[in-house]
Amino acid sequence: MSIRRGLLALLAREPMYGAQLRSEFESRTGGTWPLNVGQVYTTLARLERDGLVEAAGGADEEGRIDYRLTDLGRTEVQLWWAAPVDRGDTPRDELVIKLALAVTVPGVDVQRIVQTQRTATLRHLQDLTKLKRATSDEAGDRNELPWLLVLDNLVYAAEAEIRWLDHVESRLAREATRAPKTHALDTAGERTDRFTEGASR
Amino acid sequence: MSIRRGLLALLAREPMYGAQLRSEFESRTGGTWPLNVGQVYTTLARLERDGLVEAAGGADEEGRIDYRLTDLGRTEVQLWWAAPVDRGDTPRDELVIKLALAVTVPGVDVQRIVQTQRTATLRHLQDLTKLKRATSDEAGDRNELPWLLVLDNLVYAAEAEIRWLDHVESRLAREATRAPKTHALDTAGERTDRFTEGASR
DNA sequence: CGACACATGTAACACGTTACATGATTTG
DNA sequence: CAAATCATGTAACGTGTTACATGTGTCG
Repeated sequence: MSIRRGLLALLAREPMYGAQLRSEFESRTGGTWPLNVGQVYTTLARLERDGLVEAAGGADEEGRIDYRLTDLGRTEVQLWWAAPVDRGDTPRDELVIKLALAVTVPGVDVQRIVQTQRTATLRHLQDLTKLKRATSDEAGDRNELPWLLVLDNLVYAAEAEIRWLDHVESRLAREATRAPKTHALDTAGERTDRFTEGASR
Repeated sequence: MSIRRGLLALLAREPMYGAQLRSEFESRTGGTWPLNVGQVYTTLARLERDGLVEAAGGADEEGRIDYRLTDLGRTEVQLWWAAPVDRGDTPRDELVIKLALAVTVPGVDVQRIVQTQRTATLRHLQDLTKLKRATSDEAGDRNELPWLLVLDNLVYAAEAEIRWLDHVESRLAREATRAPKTHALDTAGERTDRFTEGASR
């Protein structure tokens, strides 16, 4: 639903044609979530089917077709703004599922998984930090506010993920000493603390 | 892909039949991500189509059909364990998109959106905390480790989200004083700090 | 026996995604 | 003119999701 609602929101600002929707969406999210142009058209078609948008006149001389919200579409957007995103039915997180299941399968070296993931996430976090620095440097006050917000969110999320991984690791270590079951869980030390500060606060 | 991989992981532990897969998946995630039984069967069919699982003998006297991994399936799971989840192509986050787009649409009261969301997320966080307390109380050392890990992750994620919302709010306030454009942005005070500790560390 | 729960399975649909086809405009 | 770019559109497929149909035990 994210694309659908995203396009709706963009059209709430002003009527736009397909390719424009794509570039606006991508520029605001800094290319974090690339959006295939085709996707825009299929989504637009579905929005039109559901009566939320309509073509505002035929193609202009360059073949562009502006779409605008219908009244129904406008209502829909208002509802979206008004209601909080329900974190009760969060989309399934692959990493969480992976670890939750991994700890129940014998013979799986969970510590290793955690460590690998932490390395990857740390690298990701570094990339984000660089990006952030680069972005806030280059332009004084252009319209990259949305992109900065997205970036910050990704940073916070990555930090939270790392904290969680540390937490998992220490809990596993605790578990291991209490019930030494099978495998190579070579004492990994608590490692509870770390990352107590970052870009987070 | 999450369900697909999840079922694969469960089958890596031992062969299982459809309904069992469902209950195992749900118990490990504490019902966070309910899984329709039908989904299990469709996914199983696709896994079989792709040669990752196979039926281990016909239906037993109760009509159950055990499925087990093929060699290919086993390889697939190994690969999954070995490779970190790529946070570079994170699934689109509806809340992030919502705010990123909201700040560019004139006439939208972003502060209000942020506040509403924070309230909702805080409530969610409280629910999680209660759940956590209840869970770790009731059973001494049963097999609810996976569920606890999931819970912790949700807590960390919720906390990160709240921090981000605070951050967004203060940045908006700053932006507003610098370029007083249109609307009612009644000075909301910095509100940068808060939540500097929680269940997080 | 009848109601209920368990278990499998299927049909239909929504959304996301990619690859490809087509036409128009710009530009070297 | 040829190539690149922009813009629209479609066909095909994958996953996720729900609703429904069917059969089979169990238990009051």
